[in-house]
Amino acid sequence: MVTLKDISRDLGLSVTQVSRALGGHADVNAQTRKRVRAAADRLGYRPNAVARGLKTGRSGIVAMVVSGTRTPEASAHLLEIVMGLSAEFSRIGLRFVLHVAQPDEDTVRLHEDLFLAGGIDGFIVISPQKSDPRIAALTRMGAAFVVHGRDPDQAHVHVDIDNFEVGRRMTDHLLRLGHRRIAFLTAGDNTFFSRERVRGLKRAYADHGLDAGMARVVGLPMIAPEGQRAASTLLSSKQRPTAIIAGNTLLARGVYRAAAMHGLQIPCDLSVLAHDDDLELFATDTFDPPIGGTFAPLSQAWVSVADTLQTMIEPEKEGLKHRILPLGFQIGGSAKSNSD
Amino acid sequence: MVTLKDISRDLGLSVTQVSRALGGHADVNAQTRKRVRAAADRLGYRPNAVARGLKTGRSGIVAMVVSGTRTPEASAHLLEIVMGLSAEFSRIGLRFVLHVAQPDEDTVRLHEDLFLAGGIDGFIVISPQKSDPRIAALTRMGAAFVVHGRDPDQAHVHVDIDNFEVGRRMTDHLLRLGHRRIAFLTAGDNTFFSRERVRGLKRAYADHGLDAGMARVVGLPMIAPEGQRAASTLLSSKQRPTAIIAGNTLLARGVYRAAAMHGLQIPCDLSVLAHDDDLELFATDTFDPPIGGTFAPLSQAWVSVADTLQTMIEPEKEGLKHRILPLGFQIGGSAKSNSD
DNA sequence: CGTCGTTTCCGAAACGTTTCGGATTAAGGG
DNA sequence: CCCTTAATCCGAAACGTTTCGGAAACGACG
Repeated sequence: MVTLKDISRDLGLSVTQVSRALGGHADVNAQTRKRVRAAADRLGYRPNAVARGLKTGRSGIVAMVVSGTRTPEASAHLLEIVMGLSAEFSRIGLRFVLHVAQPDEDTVRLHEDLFLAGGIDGFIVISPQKSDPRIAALTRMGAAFVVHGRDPDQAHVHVDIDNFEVGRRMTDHLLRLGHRRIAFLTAGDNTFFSRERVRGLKRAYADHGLDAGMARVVGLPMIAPEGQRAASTLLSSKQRPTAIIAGNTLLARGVYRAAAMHGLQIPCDLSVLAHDDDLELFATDTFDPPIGGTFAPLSQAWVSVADTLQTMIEPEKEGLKHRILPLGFQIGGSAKSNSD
Repeated sequence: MVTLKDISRDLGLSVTQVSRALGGHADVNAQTRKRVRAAADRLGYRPNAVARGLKTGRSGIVAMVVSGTRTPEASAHLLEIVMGLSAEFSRIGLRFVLHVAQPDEDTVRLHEDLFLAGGIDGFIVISPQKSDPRIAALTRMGAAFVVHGRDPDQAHVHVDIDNFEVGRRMTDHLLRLGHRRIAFLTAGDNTFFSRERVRGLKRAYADHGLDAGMARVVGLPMIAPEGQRAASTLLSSKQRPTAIIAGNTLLARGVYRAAAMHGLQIPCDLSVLAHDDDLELFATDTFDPPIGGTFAPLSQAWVSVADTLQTMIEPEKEGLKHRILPLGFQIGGSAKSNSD
């Protein structure tokens, strides 16, 4: 391994001056700097990340802990997240440690272990729950971390989309089309994004001077089979909804299947909207008719997340803190005016 | 942060002795060791991984570089690999760095950068190509690494399955059922596993005293649409095969689709076998009729890969080096005797 | 000629750990 | 009572880097 000492010996300079020359400090002669750079190149010098980490307290490594889920469909999101995040961190020169926890492991403990052992500068937290203990632990330890999503019970740096708007805009769109009995398929009440979306739905009803009690909110795991089951139940109920809003495209997939099984045409017999995360890696599934609703590419989130974490880690770098990502709306062909 | 010095001050011992006590060395009094352990617990001491890494030269971090692919179906394998590997490394206490390269990045260079910066003890290489430059680079630098698969042109530690047997057993099974015109869908000739499988196929023909020229070998990207396209071409050819062997279940999926489009019943009009990697995360797709062929759970590979790499990194630990994983065969319901 | 500021350099300490070589003590054997 | 041995302990150096506090050289200025 080539070290600073090797360069200094080669040039007859002190280690200090070599370090400062390569580090771009001011008090080093332009001539010397050039010589040092040349020698470093010639000898094949690479700064040792571990030694630097020991001295500076920063290792350039960030980590994310995920629990090893075994539900296949949720994995689609996870892969998108892992690949997207990793690519982004790699791009900005941070190394990304992925820790997949055993099903029975305590993830809070894992965060502590990773952080207290040193060598991890910051963390990414995804899918925060209400009063998420991971967030509490990281805050307590004074670790740098960015949450994708939000936990309303704790203050933390986050990157998120405007979920209130997600609920409001899709509901508003359907109300304008004359729908009144709208079913809303979303995650459980313990997630902030779900509560926000429901709040948006209620606001839309109120804005139209309507009673939100006409809407049916269903909380469920957001994967296709669950969506199909829930939609099936809804569609065979006496007062069946004329429109269904799905929290993501996996749920929407289930709704489409249920509609087909019930012999209902979309959008003629049933309107469907969904929020679309625009997954890049699993975009193979296309909808017929093409589905409408809000959209916000998940891939964009990682740029913000990585950027934000970097600025938290490197004090000299000033960048964005909290970030709310833009939201789009596509009409699609899955919703139609209702005349009931 | 609590350091050894803090403990030593607290107990009136030397840093040396505290280190040796916690490190489990011999020349420390049983009493003292107990006191040191207690103090460490009481003060909340956590050994600093960076400092230890600087001194010992080992950081406990391993890395894998993958190129950011955009073909959705190949991602299924990738997720399985990433999650499986990461879980296994996490389990044995090594941190796993995932580096997703930009599409235009030089992966050889990335391996060099990661290794020469220090702080990476070893690497995992997957999907080796013929004369893979990554393997050459890692060997040249003297880095520890394990390859999943094999590059026949270079000597390296590997974990693999017996691909010769994969080709031989599936072909043999079909030949016993009376098939003669067998199509073999596999990857390109630049992969060792594919060449081995074809060699196995030829051996099976020879063992039956038959000319392997009756078989059709098709090299293609191993994803469903390609399988469908290739199968479609084969099935509309004049001398259409009576059986098709698919290199993985994705290809088999395509073959099933093509058969359906051609109005062919499996197994009556067409026998199909496939090698099954038993992907855990994307096992949702079931085959009707259930597909037969060889199988070897990919998930098992990671245990071996991680174990092997660990023994290469930690000199005291003795473990397995090369490893050929066991291979199974399931009859399924997708192949039937042929009377042509 | 002494003082001051600027430019360019360097020694030494520090980050937290491991480990080499030796020091101290007590017990046991003659 | 001295010598050897074993059991415990410790100081100091080292890993490669960054950085604090100065030092040397030099010209400018009064």
